[in-house]
Amino acid sequence: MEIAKKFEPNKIESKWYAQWMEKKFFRSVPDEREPYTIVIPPPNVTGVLHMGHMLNNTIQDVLIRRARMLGKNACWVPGTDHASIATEAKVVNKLREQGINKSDLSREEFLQHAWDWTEKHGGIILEQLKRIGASCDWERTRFTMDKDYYNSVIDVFIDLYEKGHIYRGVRMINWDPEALTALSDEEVIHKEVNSRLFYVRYKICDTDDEWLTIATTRPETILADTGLCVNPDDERYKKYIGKRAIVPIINREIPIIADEYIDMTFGTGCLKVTPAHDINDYELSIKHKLQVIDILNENGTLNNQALHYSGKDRFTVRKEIAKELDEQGYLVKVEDHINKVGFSERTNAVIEPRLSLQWFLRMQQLAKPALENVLNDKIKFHPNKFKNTYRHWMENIKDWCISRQLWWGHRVPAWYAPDGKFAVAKTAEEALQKLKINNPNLTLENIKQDEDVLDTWFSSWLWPISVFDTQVFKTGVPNDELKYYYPTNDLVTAPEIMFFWVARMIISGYEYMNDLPFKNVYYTGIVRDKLGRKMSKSLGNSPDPLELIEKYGADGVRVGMLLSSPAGNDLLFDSSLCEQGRNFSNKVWNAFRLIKGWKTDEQLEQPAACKIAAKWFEARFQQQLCEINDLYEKFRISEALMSVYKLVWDDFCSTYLEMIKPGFEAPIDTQTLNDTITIFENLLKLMHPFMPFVTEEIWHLIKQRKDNEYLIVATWPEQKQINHDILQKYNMAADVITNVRNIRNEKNIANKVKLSLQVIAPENCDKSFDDIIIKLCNLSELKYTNEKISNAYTFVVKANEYFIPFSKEIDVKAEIDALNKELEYTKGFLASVEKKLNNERFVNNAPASVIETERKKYNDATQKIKLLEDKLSLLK
RNA sequence: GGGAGCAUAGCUCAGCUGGUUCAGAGCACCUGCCUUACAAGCAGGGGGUCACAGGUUCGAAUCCUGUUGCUCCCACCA
Repeated sequence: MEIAKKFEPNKIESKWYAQWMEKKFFRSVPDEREPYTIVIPPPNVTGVLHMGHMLNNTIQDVLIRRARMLGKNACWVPGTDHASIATEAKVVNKLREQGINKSDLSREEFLQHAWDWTEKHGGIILEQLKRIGASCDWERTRFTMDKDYYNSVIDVFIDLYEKGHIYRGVRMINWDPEALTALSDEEVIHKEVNSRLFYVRYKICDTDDEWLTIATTRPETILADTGLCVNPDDERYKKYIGKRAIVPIINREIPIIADEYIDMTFGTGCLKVTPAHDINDYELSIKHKLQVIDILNENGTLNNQALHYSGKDRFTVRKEIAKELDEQGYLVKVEDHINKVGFSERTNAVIEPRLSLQWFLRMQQLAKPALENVLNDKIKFHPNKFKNTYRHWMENIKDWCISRQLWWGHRVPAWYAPDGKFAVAKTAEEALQKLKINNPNLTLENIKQDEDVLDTWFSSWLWPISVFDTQVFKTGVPNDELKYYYPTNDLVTAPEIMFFWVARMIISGYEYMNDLPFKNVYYTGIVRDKLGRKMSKSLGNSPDPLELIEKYGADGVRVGMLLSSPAGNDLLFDSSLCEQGRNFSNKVWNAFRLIKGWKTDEQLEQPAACKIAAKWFEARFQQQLCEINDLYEKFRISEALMSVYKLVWDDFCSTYLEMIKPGFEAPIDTQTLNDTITIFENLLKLMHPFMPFVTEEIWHLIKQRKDNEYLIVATWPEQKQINHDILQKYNMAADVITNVRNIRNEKNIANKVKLSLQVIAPENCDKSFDDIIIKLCNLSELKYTNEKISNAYTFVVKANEYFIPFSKEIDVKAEIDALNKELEYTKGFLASVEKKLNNERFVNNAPASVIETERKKYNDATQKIKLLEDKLSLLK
């Protein structure tokens, strides 16, 4: 059978994925083995795969595949998130395109549309994950709106309410005027914008012509002013404190108060207080008992308290009122000004601080164990630097606004009686029972459920628990699954959601399991383009992962993604990385082709060169295996990959295979072939987590396999003693080989010309690699001698002096120049070593081992100088 | 405004508690090769005052201080 000259990934990827599925290699059920568990960060149910997912899930797959090979019961739980606000926004848009307004629909009708949408688009992303080879246990796929998951979220709400952690209250919250919902602080992104600072003067009551000038970026809120505030120490304004002023246009009389909060140096040092539309002003109003006047509607237009501006959008009013103020002589001046404005993470609308009645979760108490157990490293962050960020947030944690004025999500389980009293309960009936205590005449018809749903993260914070057991929040007794898989091992996610998600999972983990949800958190970086720009739809700089897979193969893309992405560092993605990954797949493929092409000859004895080659490679393999295992432990995944890459490409292909390769069409001995296949199998194991498809393919082609003998479930190579002695001997041989090749290159001697290499060496010098040297240098002989040869190219390795006699006249001058150059360098080196050794303080202070190596350097250099000088005199 | 981090070859990065793993890797680049597994390849090679300035030390890329330039996170300056 002809084996393709180039590896063709598209032909085999779906085949192996289907077989892995069919054989249930991804399936995990509790057994006596040690579990290794990862829960996927659930992507938005209607999302599509982007490069960030690609990176994140490749890393998870690498970890889970290695764990599987280490003999652990590897369980990777997939699933999706209902993504309340994002999905609802998509559905609203979709309906709008069809000419349907959300407000024209009942809640039930809207939810039906949302479910239709979810069923149509949901899970696409999970199918895409299969293309990259993600070995999730698909039978465990969860959705945060699955019925039992839904119920578990409600149970948690009720439980936390009953424990007194959840309360309902009027607070200043972040209002998204487009999505018409409250947002948590984390969902607001502050951006710097160019705006204008308006200086407006307010007349002071009972004066003829005395004014106070304030500076504001939001003149439209003047209509809601209920006070002016100055710093009590401000000499300019002391005399006005306690007096009253008149708000322009609306002509309201308001008090002039004093508070230390005021920065005397900003603007005019005088602040207009607008309690309903600014969080600080709100605080001031409570402290100084000021009136609160709200002039905004939910959608950002002004309400009927806003005189002739009512019904107009706040940004329109900003322009118009500035004009009116100017015309009426209130506007003193306008300055350009840069300030920060909050935008909605989802809709990008400008956030309005708004007073409203919302549900909150008290965080301070709950956060304690979650902070403590990260600080003491029970939960480890990789890289470690994120501990600081985490700590800062957790130490200053604020209450979490968990209600959203949306329909798509988990509905707040609270029911209201007509008198405003409410009860939190699982069902209307239970709520009614509770409400009846105070109001026995109530019926189900009288009570109404809260219209709001819960923040998306209020469901996903239960993810590591709920994917295994949705009852535990109620029963308090974990089922067998949860007992077995919890705590999970590693979480792989982006630092952006450390507060949204990671911190809160840790909090809920301690609250409900009294234990950590995972032991390690690996933070990936952001995937950027090669100019360092974040990948985004609007820039159009984000490649389609599936197209990349088409072009480079899943293995190529996986390797490309991982080659340059250390934990926590942004990945500057360029498709040339995938090219490198593809080339690597191809390299491995061709190594396989070479080995597969060999014919054996039973009669052949194993040549000495092959024997030593196998021995050397085993040592080298063990050395690298040790390093690779260590790198995995430290979550240095890209370095582990690079280590595998070099072991395969340089040590195996370029060195080992060249050492043992029989001549053209010559047979190989059985022993060497078997050794080589074993070696190759072990390498396939190390490569498999990174490039599962090509390795599985080769695994089955290189050798006849039994029914369930798949690479995906093969055993990770065992760590054995490293033979350092042979490695050292090889290094010296390698040095010789490089020198000979170098001479070939420099002197333009073709590879096929056999050379004679003669050596003057000490009696006890190592000869075990001589056959290898002969082969890799294409020598006619490697001869030990006592006589220096004059017409020869020469070099020195350690105490050995090498000669390549050459029949033609050699360029003596060039040789002398080269020797002189080396001599000079060595003498300089010797001088620096001597200087150290002659320094009494160095000899007295440095540790013995350091001095020892310096002595050795000294001896080696002296010896080398002597050899070089000998050779020079010979040439002259 | 507060906090954290980074600066090493053209690019992306490694370099642990100072000392032959000290100036490294991969890619890119240059020079030779269509050598019979692979040109998606092979064999070689050239690239760096380790951001700048001081200090500690026998010895600093590594520790300390300052300067400059980036990045991220948090925060209500109207």
